[in-house]
Amino acid sequence: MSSAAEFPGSEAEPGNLADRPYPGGIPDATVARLPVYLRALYALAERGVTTVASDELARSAGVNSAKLRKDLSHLGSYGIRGVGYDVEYLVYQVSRALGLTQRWPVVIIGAGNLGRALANYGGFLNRGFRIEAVLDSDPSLVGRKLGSVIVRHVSELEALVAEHGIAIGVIAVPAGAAQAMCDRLVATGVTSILNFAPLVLNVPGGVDVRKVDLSIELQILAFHAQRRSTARFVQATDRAAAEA
Amino acid sequence: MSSAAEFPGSEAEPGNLADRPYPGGIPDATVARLPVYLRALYALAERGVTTVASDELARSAGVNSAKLRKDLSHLGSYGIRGVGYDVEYLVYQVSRALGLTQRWPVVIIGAGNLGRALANYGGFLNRGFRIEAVLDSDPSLVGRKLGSVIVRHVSELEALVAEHGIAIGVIAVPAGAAQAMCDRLVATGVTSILNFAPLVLNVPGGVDVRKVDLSIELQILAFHAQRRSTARFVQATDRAAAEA
DNA sequence: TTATGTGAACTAATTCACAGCT
DNA sequence: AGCTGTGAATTAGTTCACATAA
Repeated sequence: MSSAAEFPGSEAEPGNLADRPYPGGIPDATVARLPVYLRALYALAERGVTTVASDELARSAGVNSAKLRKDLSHLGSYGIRGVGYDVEYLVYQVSRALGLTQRWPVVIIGAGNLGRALANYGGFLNRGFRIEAVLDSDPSLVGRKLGSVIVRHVSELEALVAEHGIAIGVIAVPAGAAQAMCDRLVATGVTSILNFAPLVLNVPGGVDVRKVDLSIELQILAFHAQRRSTARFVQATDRAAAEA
Repeated sequence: MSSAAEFPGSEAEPGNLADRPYPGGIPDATVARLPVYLRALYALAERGVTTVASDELARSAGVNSAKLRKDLSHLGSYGIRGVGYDVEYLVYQVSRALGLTQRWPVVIIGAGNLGRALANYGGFLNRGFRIEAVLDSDPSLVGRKLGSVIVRHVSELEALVAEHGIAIGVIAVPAGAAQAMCDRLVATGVTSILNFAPLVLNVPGGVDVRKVDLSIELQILAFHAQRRSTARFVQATDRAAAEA
């Protein structure tokens, strides 16, 4: 359970167990970027880099360095002035902040293309998450092997959640079935849900739902693409008007 | 090209073509929510609802009504005081703001599970986007039918972009191949890219890249789940301390 | 009445710029 | 000499609360 103590290089923080981690809390915007930093750090570590300055880390994460430093400062003071950050140590600190020093048992509901993509999405799911089960209502999919698990029938949901102490449910079913699956997850005590179905789920307070929508980002791209072409059009029109 | 004029119910705005749409620009946070409103509006329209108040639309989009009204106010004044919004008209106005009154030709690179999930993601991709091609480097996938298109070999990328005037590229290949595909898209003139590969793409200025990361949201969930269990732990510790 | 649209107040996030540590 | 960590300044986003219009 407690893991900070034995990690190499983790200087024992003052040992009062009741100390709140990250007093004052970490801003949402920062939390949303920590996974990006973590990925960049893993990439650096794999290249054998042991120390990195905020400039370089910021560049490989696609943010500016002031923002990176401010973000990291919410976790603590883990850099060395004049030098930079120790990559391995920072990996640990960011992982710890995100709650990834433990591995979260996950159930994926839906073994369609998306569920399959998720089950095979090795890289980062493997660090911090363990896919305990993939479920589907289609009997012809039950028994097939996805990644490292066998597809089970969705009727086993409640039993599997209890058996594996599942904390996070991923909904990768069509919109029509999503709310019902969500209700069942909530009823069995799951309080963290990642929703890929294109609808807003209704949940009681205390349940944390996040969504990933494959089409929203595309629509935002369309907005900017349109803006670019409108701008060109307006420029051209203005030029024409100026000449007239 | 111009489509506003013939849409039923669209009161001719003052007809100066050079008028910038949405003067002052629409805030990013608003743009990011418009697709959610649009989806909620479509759902209402399908249920036969013709008029909706900000309270109800906000509820089905999962935001509060003040935010919804402020967001919509950036597009114009399309509600009726004392009544609400005309659903069909608002669908049109939001679509127009997002640039979805035209259909954007899209190429999907990668016909793995994710590419397949995208190609079959009927619902919203069909409104505003047309998948012109799905490409893969694996010859055993070439020729297979995905959704309504046949998988082509990735060597045809440049030709297909030119032929169909493709404006948006979707990268659904493993991380190792993503930057190379991105470079080829950029070289052929694509300026809007949606990246599903877990890395930060390098692009020249003027190219708009957005990313969808299947694991970042999961990591954010883990953060909050951890916070909840830490809070419980601290509570319990405090209680124990108080009793001692 | 009733529900929109919006200034004003507030809160969050970003960026600047530099003091302070190694 | 160089890079972190952070107050202060700025900018963006949210929420309030009510005048205004149908």
